[in-house]
Amino acid sequence: MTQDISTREQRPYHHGDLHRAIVEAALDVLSESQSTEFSLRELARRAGVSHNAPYKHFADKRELLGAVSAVGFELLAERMADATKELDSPRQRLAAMARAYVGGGVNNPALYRLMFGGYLAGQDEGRPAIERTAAYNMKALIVAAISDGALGRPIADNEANTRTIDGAILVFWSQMHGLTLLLADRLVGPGDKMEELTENVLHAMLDGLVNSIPAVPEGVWIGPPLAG
Amino acid sequence: MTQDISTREQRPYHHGDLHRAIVEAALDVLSESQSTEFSLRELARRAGVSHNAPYKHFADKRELLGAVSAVGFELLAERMADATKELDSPRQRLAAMARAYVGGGVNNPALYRLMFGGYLAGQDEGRPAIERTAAYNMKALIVAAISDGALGRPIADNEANTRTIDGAILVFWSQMHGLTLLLADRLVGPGDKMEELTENVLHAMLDGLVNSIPAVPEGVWIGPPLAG
DNA sequence: GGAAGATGTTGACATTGTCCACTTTAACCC
DNA sequence: GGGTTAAAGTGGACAATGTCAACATCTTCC
Repeated sequence: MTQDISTREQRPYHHGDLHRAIVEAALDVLSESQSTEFSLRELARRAGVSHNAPYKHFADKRELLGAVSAVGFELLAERMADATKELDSPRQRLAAMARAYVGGGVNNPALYRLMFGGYLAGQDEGRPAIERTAAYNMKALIVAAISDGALGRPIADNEANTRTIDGAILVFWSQMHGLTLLLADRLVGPGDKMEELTENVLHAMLDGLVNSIPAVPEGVWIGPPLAG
Repeated sequence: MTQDISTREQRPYHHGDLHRAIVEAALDVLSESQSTEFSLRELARRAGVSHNAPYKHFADKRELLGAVSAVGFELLAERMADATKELDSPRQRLAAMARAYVGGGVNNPALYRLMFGGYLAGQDEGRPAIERTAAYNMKALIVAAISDGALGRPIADNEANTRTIDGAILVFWSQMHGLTLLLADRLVGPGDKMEELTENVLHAMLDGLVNSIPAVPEGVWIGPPLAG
């Protein structure tokens, strides 16, 4: 304690939790500007540190964005979990997750694109473990709803049904993914009809799956990040 | 003519068609690097002009990317038109277009993202007219297939059916858009199962639409760029 | 209490998008 | 045809950025 309490207005040499501060600043700037083209230096400025301090916590701008993406996954997983709480009907749960998914994406398209939009598509293993966990949790919720009968009949979550369940998830996910991006990018609108459109598309898709599920061929993986 | 014919190996002061050359270079670099983060200056180098010459043809990097996107739309529209040629069955035509769409996106994800990925999402009117035309042509092909009975029964392309047809297109487009991006970003794989997966998802979706089409509410637009 | 490592800082460098002033060429008008 | 004008290309400048290297300061832990 070399600092005088009354005079220590300037923060100490060490920030305390720069890692978190930088990620939060990045999340803020990303959400405001809806672009990943902000500068590391601005984040440093916002955190009140020198332009090079972030490099002690992230090798790269890429790595930083990976961390931001991971936070996005955690937020989304939480949203989806919250949405299904207190819902008994498995179909209702599945629908609620879809709404949370689409809503999250539309609410922050830039973050959504960062998470799913192949910025890190090539280098797969660079993504933080937290992200995988969040993705795993999301998938588990969906599988549970399906196995509980969300698609008209219970489908036990066992080896024999894997390809069927994965097929259902693929249809579900790609439909919602596409809808989210069309809405987020304003390729479909207007904005105040989004909920209604989501409801329409969602239930048409679920009804289709109730009718028949196209099983996925052997050897197909759904994810990462939705890796199980 | 101050130039000696035998000595004029260095190109003339004026390039001749720099506009096209730059766009083509951009398309090349984009396709190779799968990223929009190339530099205008490199394009200039490739075209053999000074770093500032491109600015006589494009106000901005944004504007250049807009032109590249427009080319992408033309290519895609052409692909889709080719795919339906010589196909009688309307359902076959719709399926063929879907395959062309997904295939195009998976083949060049960066271009696809540039076209549909909201890089120019905010500023809508900056997009070249050519792009709108191409998008319009694509939509017309789809509408024709649907009206010819691709979804089990003919649905005349008239005022009374607009919302139904738009509803079908929304389901169709969002499903294929989502699938394309999941495949392109390797969120689903492996790569050599793409055709099979596409076929599965596609026909499940079409069957669903045959069964029932969720009409779109009043006032909804599909596009731009799929503006009608 | 001192060494080692983590965290921050300053300075430097090549690269980039974009502005400006200038030059060269082609097109057009009388 | 000769001269004006506008289009197309050039070179230089500037601030900003990602990233590297060398140095400073604080913490931790034997």
